[in-house]
Amino acid sequence: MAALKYSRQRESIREFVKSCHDHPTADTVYAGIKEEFPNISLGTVYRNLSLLVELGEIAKISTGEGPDRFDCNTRPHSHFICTQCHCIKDIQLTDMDYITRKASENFDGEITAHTTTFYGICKNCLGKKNLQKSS
Amino acid sequence: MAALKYSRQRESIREFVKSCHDHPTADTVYAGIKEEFPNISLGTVYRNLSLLVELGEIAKISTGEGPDRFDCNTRPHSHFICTQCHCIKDIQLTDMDYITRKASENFDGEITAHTTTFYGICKNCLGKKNLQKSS
DNA sequence: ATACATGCAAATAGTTTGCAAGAAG
DNA sequence: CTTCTTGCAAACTATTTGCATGTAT
Repeated sequence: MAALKYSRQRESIREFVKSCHDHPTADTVYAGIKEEFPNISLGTVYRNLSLLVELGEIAKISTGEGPDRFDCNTRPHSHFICTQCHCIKDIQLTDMDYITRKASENFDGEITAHTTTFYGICKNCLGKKNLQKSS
Repeated sequence: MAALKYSRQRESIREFVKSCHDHPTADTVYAGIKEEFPNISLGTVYRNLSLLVELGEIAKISTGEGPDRFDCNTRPHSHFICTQCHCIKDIQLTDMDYITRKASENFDGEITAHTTTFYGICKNCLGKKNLQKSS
């Protein structure tokens, strides 16, 4: 693996994602960084995002619908995706390991990890729904 | 929603996926159907696959890596993806609901579903690994 | 006859890559 | 001065869509 060299763009991308708590897409990062580096290219953003993921500094979330998202939180946790507004929230599962152990019971192979994604309606959208009903 | 009309291509695609227990991609389905309908187009395959998903006859699996896959099993269950050979196996979780209930405890919003994907090494790849070690 | 389905090709979305020029060590 | 990084554009993968023609009802 090639030696890393400092770059102001990469530093800016790292800072942006690490301070961003709403799981931005590559495009969102691109737009954000553009304010500081108007000439930055989307390719550079993608290159650095995957680099940071490899380094374990940020995480990539594949939603299976639309573009991938990036997460400043690299500790094991789950995600909730609102089926209405498509926002993504973190969910801290208490028993991440329990699930893996349970699944291993009737499976021929070695399970090392799992990702759980929840779907439903977020607090915000629930509020709007009730508002409509009562009006 | 438009009324459905019979088509031999759709029937063939449905049969193919329903008899296929290894989670084929659209391309795999395309290749399979091509034997019976050499002129079928990929567009038709995609159109019918999403139609069948809408009808609830098959399910779509987004792996987050590579193309989507299709599943003849529409009952709630989880998937295991081998990080080595990328095969996908079904896993029957005993407590699908327990996980949802547990996650709901500390979450502001309504959770209606979840998908859990496990990662690790499949039985087959484990075998190959041990073979290498002992040789 | 009408409406849905097909094959084909072009379009799209998201992401990756090759390359010449620029910056870091 | 060598190696890594950038910006740009072109390429690529997976999927969707417009349209003229074909097929089911």
